Amino acid sequence: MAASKENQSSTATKKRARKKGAYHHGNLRRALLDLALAMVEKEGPGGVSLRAVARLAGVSPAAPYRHFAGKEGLLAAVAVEGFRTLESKMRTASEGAEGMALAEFRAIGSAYVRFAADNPSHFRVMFGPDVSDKSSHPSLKAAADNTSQIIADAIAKCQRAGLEGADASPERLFVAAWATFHGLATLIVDGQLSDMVQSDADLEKVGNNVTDVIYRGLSFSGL
Amino acid sequence: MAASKENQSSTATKKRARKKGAYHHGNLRRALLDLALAMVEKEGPGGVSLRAVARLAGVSPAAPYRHFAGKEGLLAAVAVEGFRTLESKMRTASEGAEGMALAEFRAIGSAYVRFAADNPSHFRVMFGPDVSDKSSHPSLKAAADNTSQIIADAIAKCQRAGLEGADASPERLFVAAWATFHGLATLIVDGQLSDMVQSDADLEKVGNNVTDVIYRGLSFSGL
DNA sequence: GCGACAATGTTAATCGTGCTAAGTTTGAAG
DNA sequence: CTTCAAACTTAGCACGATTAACATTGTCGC
Repeated sequence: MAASKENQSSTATKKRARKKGAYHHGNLRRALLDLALAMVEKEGPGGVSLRAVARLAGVSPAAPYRHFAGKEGLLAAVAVEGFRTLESKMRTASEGAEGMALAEFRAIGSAYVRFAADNPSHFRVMFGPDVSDKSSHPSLKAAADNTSQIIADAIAKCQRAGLEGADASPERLFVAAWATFHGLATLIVDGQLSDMVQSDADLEKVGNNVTDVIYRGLSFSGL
Repeated sequence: MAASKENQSSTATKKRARKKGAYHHGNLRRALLDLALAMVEKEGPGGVSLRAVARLAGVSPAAPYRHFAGKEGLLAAVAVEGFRTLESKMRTASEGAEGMALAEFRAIGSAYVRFAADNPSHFRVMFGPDVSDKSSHPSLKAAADNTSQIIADAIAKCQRAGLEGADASPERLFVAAWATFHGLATLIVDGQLSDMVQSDADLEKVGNNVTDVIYRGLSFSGL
């Protein structure tokens, strides 16, 4: 009844639309999304309430239900945006190091970890249990797949370049690499490495260290 | 007012105590802990409510506040129990493979990942944001440190056995290893690998794969 | 233009929750 | 047996999620 409207970010609210303030509110969906994102980063994933977001947007508590399937729907949309952003950052990083396999690998891992460290709550919404049933949000799964695919592509490229164990299954290498990036990101986000990683420099150092370790592991994993 | 009572699991509620049902309820603290744990696993981390736990225990909604510092205090205690269990399982696994460095490393990683896969919600409480300020729960940090120390110890042992890069900082190896184990565990718990990992056999396979990759990476990381 | 309709919001109400204040019961100690 | 403190209870406040029923307003066919 009030779901199944996912994409169409800030292009048009429906058909023509998009002029002055327009409509009742204008483009509530977009506004709610932005406010929710801001609130997530400010108060943590658990600190968001649909009512508060509605309040900030200047609408009634029930209004968001016309645009999202409840709180979880909103958070799912926030998560999708997160994956888009992360994907974009990883792609940019990858392109910046084009050609050199290790450098590209490092750049991707670094971008992944840095995104998590910079937007911890957003990262948590993307992977955590706030959106419990991920499979019921197709666009979420798609966005997540697109993102992880970048890692897989990078590994495939490395293999083609002969830098990786040629006989190793790309999938196995992919899982190992993703797990490592994701693990570091998660540990940092959850404050589990707060003793070790404080400054940006620490982050870079630890990130490169871990990336190098896993890269070497991949290179010899022709088991 | 209602905090700073952490340990003393099921030994004695206060001084003598522990006989029949004893006291008002008996040992409410323990009962609440057990019920909360069961509820966490059944409903997910967000699905627990203090009131519901109290209800199951047959006490009033305010009763738990005599034993825990609110909901977060309860969950912190649940998390501590989780770390104790995980530590125990890792230690057992490690001892079962005594002597052989790779085998021990594999066993530890496998235990870590299996615990997460078997108790996903518990795992999330241990690392997630349900307990926001981990540093305000000393016993939590202690339990977490004890657990990760097992990984560090295993690596140190490997280094002493000459199987690892002798010039590499143990701390760097430790972070890389932990990140990898933790990343795989987290991806599984969050259902991000549900396409790949379904059966227990899959879990074992992926776990060993990842463990082997990181192990090899560690062995050559004398950067 | 002008109804009909669907999209968009609003109000009001229900229900569950975390937490606190103010008693009440009960075990234990003097 | 009196006293005290720990362990619970009742009552109540402030929220928040969600829904049903009602109101408004663009848009479209004519």
